[in-house]
Amino acid sequence: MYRELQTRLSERIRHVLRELYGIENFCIVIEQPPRVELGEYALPLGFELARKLRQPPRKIAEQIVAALGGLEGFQGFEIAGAGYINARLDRSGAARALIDETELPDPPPCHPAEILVEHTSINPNKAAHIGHLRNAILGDTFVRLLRAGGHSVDVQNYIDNTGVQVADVVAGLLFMERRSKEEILRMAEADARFDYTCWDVYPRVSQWYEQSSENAARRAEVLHAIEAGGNDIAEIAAAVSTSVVRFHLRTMQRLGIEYDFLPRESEIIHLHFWELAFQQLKEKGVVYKETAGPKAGCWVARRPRPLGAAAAGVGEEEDTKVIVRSNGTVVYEGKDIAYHLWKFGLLGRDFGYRRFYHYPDGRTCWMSAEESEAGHPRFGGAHEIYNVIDARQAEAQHTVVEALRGLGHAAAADRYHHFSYEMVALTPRCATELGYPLTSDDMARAYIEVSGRKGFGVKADDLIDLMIGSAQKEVDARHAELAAEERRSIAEQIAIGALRYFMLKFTRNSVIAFDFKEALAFEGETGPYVQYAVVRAGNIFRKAGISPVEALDPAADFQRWFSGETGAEIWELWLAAGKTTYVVEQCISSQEPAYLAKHAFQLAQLFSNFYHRHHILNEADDERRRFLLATASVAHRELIRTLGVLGISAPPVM
RNA sequence: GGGGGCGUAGCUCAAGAGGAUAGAGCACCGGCCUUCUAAGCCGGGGGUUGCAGGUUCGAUUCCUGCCGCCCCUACCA
Repeated sequence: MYRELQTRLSERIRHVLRELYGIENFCIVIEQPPRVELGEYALPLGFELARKLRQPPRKIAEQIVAALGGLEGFQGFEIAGAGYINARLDRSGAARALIDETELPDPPPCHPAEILVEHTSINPNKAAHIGHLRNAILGDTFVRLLRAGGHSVDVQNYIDNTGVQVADVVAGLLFMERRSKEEILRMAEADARFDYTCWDVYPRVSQWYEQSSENAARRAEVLHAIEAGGNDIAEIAAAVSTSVVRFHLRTMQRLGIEYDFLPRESEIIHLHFWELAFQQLKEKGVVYKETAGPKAGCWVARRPRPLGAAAAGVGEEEDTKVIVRSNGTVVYEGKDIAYHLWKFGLLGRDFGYRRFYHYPDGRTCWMSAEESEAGHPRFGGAHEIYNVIDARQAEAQHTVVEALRGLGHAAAADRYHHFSYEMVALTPRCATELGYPLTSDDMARAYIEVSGRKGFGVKADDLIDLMIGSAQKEVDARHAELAAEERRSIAEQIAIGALRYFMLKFTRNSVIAFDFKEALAFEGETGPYVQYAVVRAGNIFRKAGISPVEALDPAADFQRWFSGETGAEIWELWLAAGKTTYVVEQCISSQEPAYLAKHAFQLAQLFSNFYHRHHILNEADDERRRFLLATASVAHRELIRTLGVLGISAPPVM
């Protein structure tokens, strides 16, 4: 509702500017007045045009208001302050428009989809931790936002199954723990917490490497065997990584996160994606062979010079990034270039596809393979891509984008988005609680970085379990009358709501200093606060004996109820409810899901306030009662819709 | 050294593409449960937006310079 009316206003203003001043292509800024009494939209147009037209802002505003006349859906326009034009909505009309807004279903899946989002992408050598949760929750929420915005989206989770991280765990199991191939294969198959087992093995391997040069040599040995394929070590590595990936999928499934496709590095290697990309890179001169200096024998790419460092002149060295090492092996960025050419359909080769995982909702998660299974969909060839990757990898992402540009794929490069976010770290207090010894320097820091290599961090499933347990206690205390199974289900919904909201309430470039106390909070600006508002709204309809939909009469005229101070307060709730689509769009264009979390909270806050002030079921005036019920219904619907996009469901009772 | 990010209430964070009196939550203090669920609501104290300049009608936001913290800057992935 809010978005459509804003568009209408914007178009009308554009028309008026053309008629009045002959101004075209002016960027019309539309804001919101500080208080709703001043109207629903504010235009600082007078200020912006003052210089251009050599007239005082207020005068310009007067001319524009006079030219605007009436506009459907608007009650009128007025000038405020030194030259703002404020627009007032026809509240009753806007309310009817909002009542009519029924939820649009997500677009049906189609492959390949218009947009490709890559997220999660955890090294398959250990259990997921809280940092991975932030990635997956941000990525999944962004996918939901895009789908809510009407886009078709494929979700990919890149599996680096041939890298050193997997090699380290394999070396650890095989050579450090001296386990047999059969034993490791059995563990990968049967160990109920194989991801946790690996979590414990991994940090010990680093120490073991340091004990002797023979130990250290195992890393390269294993790595090479994995890359070569067709040997016992490669078989073990495949079993280990595939098993861990399954654990990751299960962990994420607990949070409602699903994937369409898992492209693996092993296929990028074995299907020779890199060779194709290398050919293109050489032909276009994006990479060249270094003949002298420390990088002699390497194929390198020029690094675009940062804007600031241009004029230095003296002692300038060519700044290059190695793509192929002097021993002929390709660095990670090289494989990534090939992979991203594929994402845009520019490589000239496709993966094979096989079924890997089936979700209860019927969706299939596919995995890359050398040979395709019958009936497979296609992925890649996307129009636009988003990579949910933490901010520390900005440089590597930049290298890939510039390579695409260098290859002449400028349009693709422009549609390549690094969806960057900051890491999740631990507060020193939290680290201490977990039993990690800290130096006094560490204690003074704002946060301590988690490290899988050191085994230092909070495992995702542990956190989820802890949160469910905490919610369970509350549910048990409040609803002893419910069956255990139902209490469990409610506790899960609350825990997931709390966790997802917690990861989304911070803007992307803010480091989250993780703390159990804050993450486990169910009061204040939290997911459960929003869920609670939904539950309370639901109770009203249950007790009133009607459904929320029945409470909405499209023909109703609520004009009289929106006037006065009380009316204005209630109108604020309607207005906020009408902004969901608007906020969704803002989130997409700014790549910032936190705005939607904020919207959910504000809506819940307004509703809680309304709930407290107006006792609906006791309302004697029948017409007013209907109005209040409609208000609760619209709030209820938009809260559920917003939570849905955040990946949070509301339990029936709390 | 170079590149990037950050600095806002005691703490954790907002401020929607420069706008009207800088807002929330937590914590603290004080009120509200025979009412549609108190995981809630109301009230209170709390700020020189790191410092100094500049740009303009107007700056937490843009520019410059300092101070402080963090990340990146591998023939690791």
